[in-house]
Amino acid sequence: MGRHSCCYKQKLRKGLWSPEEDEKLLRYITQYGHGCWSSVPKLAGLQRCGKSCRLRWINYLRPDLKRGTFSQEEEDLIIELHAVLGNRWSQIAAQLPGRTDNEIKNLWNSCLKKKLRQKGIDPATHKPLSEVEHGGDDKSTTPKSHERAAFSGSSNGLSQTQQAPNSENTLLEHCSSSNANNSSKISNLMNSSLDKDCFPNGLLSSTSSCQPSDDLVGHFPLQPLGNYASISRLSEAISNHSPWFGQSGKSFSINTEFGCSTMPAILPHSNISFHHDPVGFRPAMTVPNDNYCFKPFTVDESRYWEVNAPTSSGAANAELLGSGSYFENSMLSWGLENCNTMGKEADMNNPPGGHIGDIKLPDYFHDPLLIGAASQHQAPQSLYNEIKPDTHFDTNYSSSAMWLQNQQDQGLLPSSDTSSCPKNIQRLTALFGHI
DNA sequence: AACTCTGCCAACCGCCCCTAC
DNA sequence: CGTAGGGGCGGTTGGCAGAGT
Repeated sequence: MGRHSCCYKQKLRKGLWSPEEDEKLLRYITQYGHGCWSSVPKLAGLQRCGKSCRLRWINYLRPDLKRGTFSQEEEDLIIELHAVLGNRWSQIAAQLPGRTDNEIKNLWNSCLKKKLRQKGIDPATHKPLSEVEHGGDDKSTTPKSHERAAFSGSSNGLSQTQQAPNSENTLLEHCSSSNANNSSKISNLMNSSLDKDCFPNGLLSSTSSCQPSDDLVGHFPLQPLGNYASISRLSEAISNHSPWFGQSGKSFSINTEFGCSTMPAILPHSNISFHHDPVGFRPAMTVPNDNYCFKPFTVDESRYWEVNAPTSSGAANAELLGSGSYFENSMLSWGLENCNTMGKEADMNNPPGGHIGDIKLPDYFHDPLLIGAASQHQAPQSLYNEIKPDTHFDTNYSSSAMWLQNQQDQGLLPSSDTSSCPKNIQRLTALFGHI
């Protein structure tokens, strides 16, 4: 495999994007969706390759992006997720709406690694540095390519087996008070996939077919006790053989091979709220069986848990049920189903929906961008302004309004059916309003 | 003021998977 | 079944900005 064909072409611009290029791309995608990325630059009038356009959109122009520094809660969540997922930035990013994998990757490499080291924790293994130093070879958190392939989600939603980042005696999560909310957030995300509201009842059937793998022993992250109430719920669901679903709506099974019944014993229930979540897959983990030994230790006044994996049978298996851009996997996709539907002779000055000016209340209800803005007490336009301070977009081409138009045109959203509003509002609020 | 150093981040590169043909 | 193209991911790098000397 070499470079993409588009990259061989000469005369393609590289490097930083100019405001004019940004505007072209933004206008095009808000009007027509990206469709086939390789055709985007041509249709949008850009001297860029499709990959570059895609990257620019995902990392910078997408209107749902949060700008600005990461909150402490976000940082804690990233650390926790990294302990679970390793360097699977896209999957970590999927749990942080508005953040990109690139952003998170950069944060990790520039800040979080340092912070962990200062706390005496090895960022690669999430184990105490002293233990790592004495423990000999330190395996990278980065999976080999085939492991990544096995781990990363596929668009058809089939369950995949995780090669968790750490080798043996995996450090579990630290129990600092600051991450309590994050833990329940992770749990909420996991639980949200179990929310019946997300799935047609008819699809709730029992499946159980995963094969255990001895290669996957001992890679089980344990969140602070008490914050994992939802995991106990997860385990109940597992015990009940509840299927999980990929974005395609196909069910896939959680590995029920192991002693899931032990979970409630170590993870007490508590009352937490569960958000509706249209994204049908989330990281899911099965739990270790009785052969696991949990050992607490303390670093820098934070309590950690270490799990000692059994050597052979009863492997703990963590499954990751999918990956991909949070945005693209959700009902909020910007992409067109079929790039052929795009107007090849796009008239950038005459959007199909005509002039879109003031945003009406129904638009507000349907538009995640606006809801997100409202939740942050921002005027919708301010979000738009945050896309790039030095870029001045034509406000007649409000991306949110265009997005709405686009989604309605594609039948992905109801037109103005107010009866469906509450549910959409609930879901969209869960996505954008409870961050 | 000029230079160097350092950190951050946007973008690129190379690889892999999936799918259509 | 093999191949080519597209999409996506993680690693790496180049350039910019700010701090320090």
